[in-house]
Formats: sequence, structure tokens, C-alpha cells
Amino acid sequence: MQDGGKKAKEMTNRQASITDVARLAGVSVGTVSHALNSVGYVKQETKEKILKAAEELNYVPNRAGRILKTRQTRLVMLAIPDTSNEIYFGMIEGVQKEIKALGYSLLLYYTNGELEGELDAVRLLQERVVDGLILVHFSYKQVLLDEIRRCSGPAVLLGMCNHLWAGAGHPFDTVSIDVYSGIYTAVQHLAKIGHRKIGYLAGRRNVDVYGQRFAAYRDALKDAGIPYREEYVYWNDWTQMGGYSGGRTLYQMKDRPTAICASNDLQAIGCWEAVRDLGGKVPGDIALTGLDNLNICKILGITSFDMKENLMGTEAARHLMSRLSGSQMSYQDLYFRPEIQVRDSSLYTL
Amino acid sequence: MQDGGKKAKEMTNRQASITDVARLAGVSVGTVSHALNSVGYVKQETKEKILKAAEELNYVPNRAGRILKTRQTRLVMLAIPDTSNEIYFGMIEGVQKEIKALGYSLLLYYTNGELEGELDAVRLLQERVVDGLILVHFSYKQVLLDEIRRCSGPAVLLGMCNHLWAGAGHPFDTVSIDVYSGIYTAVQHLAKIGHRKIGYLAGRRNVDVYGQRFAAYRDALKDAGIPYREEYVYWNDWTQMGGYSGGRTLYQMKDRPTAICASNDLQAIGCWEAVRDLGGKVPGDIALTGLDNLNICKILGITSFDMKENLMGTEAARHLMSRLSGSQMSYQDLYFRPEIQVRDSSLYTL
DNA sequence: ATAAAATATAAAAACGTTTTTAACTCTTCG
DNA sequence: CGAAGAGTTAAAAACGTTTTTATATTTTAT
Repeated sequence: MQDGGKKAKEMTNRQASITDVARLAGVSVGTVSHALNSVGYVKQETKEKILKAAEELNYVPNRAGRILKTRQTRLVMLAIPDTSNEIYFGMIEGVQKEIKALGYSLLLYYTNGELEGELDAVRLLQERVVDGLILVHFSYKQVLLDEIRRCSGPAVLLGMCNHLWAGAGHPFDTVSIDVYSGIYTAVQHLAKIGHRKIGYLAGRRNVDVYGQRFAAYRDALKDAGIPYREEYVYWNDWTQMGGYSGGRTLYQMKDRPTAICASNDLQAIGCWEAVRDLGGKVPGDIALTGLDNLNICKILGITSFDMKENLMGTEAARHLMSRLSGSQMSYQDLYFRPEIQVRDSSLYTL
Repeated sequence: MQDGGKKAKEMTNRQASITDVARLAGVSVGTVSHALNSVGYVKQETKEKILKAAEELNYVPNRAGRILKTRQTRLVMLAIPDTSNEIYFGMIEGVQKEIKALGYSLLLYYTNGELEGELDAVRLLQERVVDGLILVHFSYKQVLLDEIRRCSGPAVLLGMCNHLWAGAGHPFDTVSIDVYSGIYTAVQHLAKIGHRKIGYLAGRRNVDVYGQRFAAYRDALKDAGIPYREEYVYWNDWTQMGGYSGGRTLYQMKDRPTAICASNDLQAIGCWEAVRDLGGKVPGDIALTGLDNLNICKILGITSFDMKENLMGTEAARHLMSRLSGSQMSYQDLYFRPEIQVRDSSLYTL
């Protein structure tokens, strides 16, 4: 029925190389290369002969061979922590647009937000699988910095962070969005409209960027003169599931918070669901803020923060490209600040 | 401040090669290769010398060199049409899990749902940038099939489709989910609860898979004895925006539909928003179905279809892997069927 | 008619690995 | 003590390109 057997056998045949084409066309490999890449002189007649031979043999140049000789891959890698968070789409878009215009292709890599995954991505740069790397990282470990230092190609670090690398003399550009300021502003916002009992959905423990967010929560509380209550902080995961169980827990406390600040939107959404499932209303029964400005927050009316992800991707790509072209020399750190989008979920004043 | 200048210069230095390591350690390159890969005999003392030299030179093996010699990359590519559709996350997860266990790394590629992007992905397989390709495709063009035929490595096609490739003698495995049956069932479901005026959000015109969905809509109407009305069909884009403007348009008609079938969830969500913004209620004023079973549909209570995306990813990867290991011989076509998840949005009976 | 320049091709080197072959040294066993 | 074998390393070949150099041919300018 399916001609599986024959095809499969055919498939194991070695793919034609430039040597095969040269032999069939009766010319040297150098000439074939010239003809196919339109470089140097080659007679029209010869060129046609070569093209015909290439066609006949189904010739496709082997990338590894080419890379080895030319020392460039024309590929750029974007490594993201999480494929279930819409915020990275904007980055992908921004990067894609920028590099495509310069004849590069984009490969995505998925780190799972773990140091090991981030190191894997860096290793692919070291091994020169790609010419450059844009790494959205959650870790701020020395070992990551060390590995990047070993790379001969450029990396740009895209951070959801405050200024941790700054001044460290790191050998790469950074583009960051100051999430610390986002969380700080959220808490401040809630305090300003009268909340004193502010819960916090903290995300995954031991992940550096979530540690920073937590610090922002504590600092903002302190600056607002609100005492810190450990039982109001819920560590779990940065996902919707994490937010759901956090929301459930906090909402069911006897002395429950009047507001909840989630350390990202996925958690805020999960929390929103939990409150609804418990018969509560947002903001009627509890105020809520998120961070990332996901589409669904606009729909559900959850206060959040625009993370300028498209711009971040664009800028990161721009830096990478100018470094690849050898023009840019001194390393730059670029900072953006999240912009609050106040919506119904936090309009509930006490 | 930043030691940009010096570092940048340092960075342009050629990365150390195995030859450099051999020279520094005072041995031959072959021995270095053996030592680093723990192959054959090499004296402990020599091995240590080599390791030390490699460390000192920051040596990282060049992947292109290795690929050229070994003829395998240990990379698998998953090409997806759309990074803003959560349905592909499940696939990514499924594929990742499966191939990682066998020592392969996953690269993602983004096709934008366009033939050109899909061909680009196939070309990367032809050029042997990766050992195998899993392609989620929206196109059903002969040229795509032809290009795949030229590949020396295996491809698995992941389709949101009905049986178009079947029996075509194609040289690849397929894993498909019968979206035709999904849309057909949705319309049937709406008809069964009494709707006779069923609008349709059709997605992007000229995209093959959306053509198939449209056919399902028409067929289901016919089989239910409902006359087709062109003005109830809205072609735009498969995105949330597309759904929004479609919902707006259909809802504002004088003789408006009593139900809307969206060809995917993003459109259903957009439609839901549009109805809400116009002061309408789902399902109070209009019934609604989607397809993909996105998270948000559970939250908003929109009837949708589970697409078994995780299973699809897993199966696709399993097929690819067994073909890479050379064990499987005849090509297989695997079909799944979407499973309806009835929710509030379509509980409104006339 | 000759020299210079332009056109056209072949041959060889190089990129960085792995693998194969060969050779040399040391044990071990009869 | 000699031979077989194991341990150890070097040398060379091969993977598939691109690029450089060399050489031959044709065209153009003097």
C-alpha cells in the first residue's frame, strides 16, 4: 500500500555531494561552487550544465560543510524559559522581524526556566551551532556568566529583572525590564487605594527572578508602613495552576487579604478562577493585580503591567546583529520599565 | 566602565580547536579526540594532560566539524505555524519529553503558517542542520511534498486536517487530528439543540486547513438540512483579532445568527469579547463554539474540542525516533479525533 | 603582432572533527 | 627467550564545503 520499503531504502542512500555534481557535470568542484553561488567567472554554458546536474542529483548543499569553511551559520537562537506564557510571543516576533531582514534564520530553544536549560543553550552557541544567542534567563548564577564568557560568538541576555548584572563587567549586552519596579508599583498601587492586607503569589521558589519580585513586594510593604505577614505569601509555581491553588489558599483564610498581588499574570488568572470557583467576586470581594499584560487580562479586566516584550525583542536583536556585523564595541545595558494598566480588578477601594 | 573594548577584541580571537589542544598537550589530535570522548586506549596521565590543556584553552568542540564527520547532528526540529496559539505548547512538551530521553535536543522553528516558512523548515532538514523534522503544517501543496521527498533525513507531518495525504504514497509518517470532524460535530451539536441560523468564523482564506474546516461547516449544514447563507460566513484571520471583528460583524446583522461556530478558539474568544462589548451575553444572546480547548475557554465556559496535542507530539516524536534509529520501515498515518467539551456557551437552546 | 587584461577552469588547501591504520612499547605466557 | 597480545600513541584519511592560487584561454588595447 504505502511504498514504505522502497522509499526507506532510497532514503538511506547518501545525499549527493558537490563532488557528485562536479563529476556528473564533468567539471571541478570549485567551478560547481562558483556556479551555484554566482561568484567569480563561469561560462553560461558550463553553468547550465552544472545546474542540470545538480537538479538531476537532487543536490542540496550540506550546511555543516559550508559552516566549517565560512565560519558562520547565519542562524540566531532565541532561548525562552516557557512556551506556555504568551509574553514571549512578542519577543519572538520582535526578534524574528529584525534578523530576517538581515538574512538570518531564527531557531527557538526552550529552557524550562532552569539553569541547566539555559546552560544548554549557551553550549549550543559555544559549539557554534548558531552565530548568536538571545537568552531570556531566569537564573543569575556565576556559572552562567562563566559559560557565556567562553563563547566566541555574541550573546544578548534578556532579563526579567532589576539591575543584578550591572557593573559586573559582563561580556555581553543586556536588555532588561525592571520587574522589581513592576511588583513594587503594584503593591504601592494597592496600598494607595487603601489595602493593608495584601497577599502575594510568589512563583517558584529558588528561581532568581522570582526572588527579586518577592523582594520588591517586601520593600513596597515596608515603604508603605505595612507589616509583613508570612502567611500571606504563597510560593508554588509561576503557572496558572500555581495561582489557582494560591488563590484558593489565601481566599479561604479566616483573616484573608483584601487584595492579592500576583508575581505574574498566569498566577493572577489562576487566582481569579479560584476566587470565582469559591463564589467570590473580583474586585467585589478581593482586589487583584498581575504582571505581563496577557491578552486574557484585558478580557477579564485584571490590572497588569505592559512588559514591552516586542520592543525588548527588537532591541535585543538589534544589539546582537550589530555585534555580529562587528560594528558595536562596548557592551550596553538597556532598561525598560513596566507600565501599569489599571483595570477593574483593582478599582475596588475599601 | 564596562571593559567592552578589550573583551570584544578578545572575543574575535579564533576559538581554540582540537589542534590547539593537541599542540599544547604535546600529543596528536587523534589522541585528544579519544581522550575527550573516552574512546579506545589512552593513558591516565596523558588524559589528564589533555584535559588540563583543554581547560586552559577553553576548548569546546566545534559542532560543524563533528557533524561533518559523524553525519549526525543529534538535533530534532519541531516547526510550528504560530507561536501565539497555546495549542502547540502541548505538542512541544510531548516532543521534548520523547526525544530528550534519547539524547537529542529540540529546536523550534516558526513557520507563520505560510508555505514559504514550511519550505524553509524542510530546507533546513535537507541541509542537514537537524537529523529529523516534525512539521506542523497548514499547507497541502504538492511542492511541499516534493521538497520533503528530496530530504535524506526523516520527516513527520503533524496535521490539523482530515485525510488529504492519505494514500498519496508520501515518503513520511503523518500524525493528524481530524479537524474536519471537529467542525462538523460542532455544527451538528448546534443544530441538534435547535439552531438554524449558524454563523461561521472561517479563519484565513487560502490556507488549506481552513478550507477543510469550511467544507466541514458546509457539509454539516447540508446534512442537517440547513440552507447555506454566505453572509453568515466571515473570513479574516485565525487570530483573536480576526474573531473579534467577525463577532462584531455577525452580531450586528439585522437578521443575525443565533449561534456562531468558530474555526478555532482564538477566534471564539475574540468573538466572545465582541459580543460582550456590544452588550450581548453568551449564551444568553448567542451560542458559541470554538476548537482547540484553550485554557481560557475553560475559564470563559466556551464549548470547544480537545485536540490531544500532547499525545500528537508524543506520537510524532516516537515515529521520528524509530525512523532515526532505522528500525521502522513502512510509513504510517495516525489519526486522532477531537473530543467535544460542552460548556455553558452552547447550552442555550432556543 | 604583441602585451596586457579579462575570462574561464582546475587543482589544492583549508575549516575541525572522528576514525582507521600503522607502529611502537610493554606484559604475559609457553 | 621468543612470540603473541594488550596498551598506547602518531599519522593520515575522510566528511563537504569555500576560497585561493595557478594556469590556460580568449579578448582588448597598443
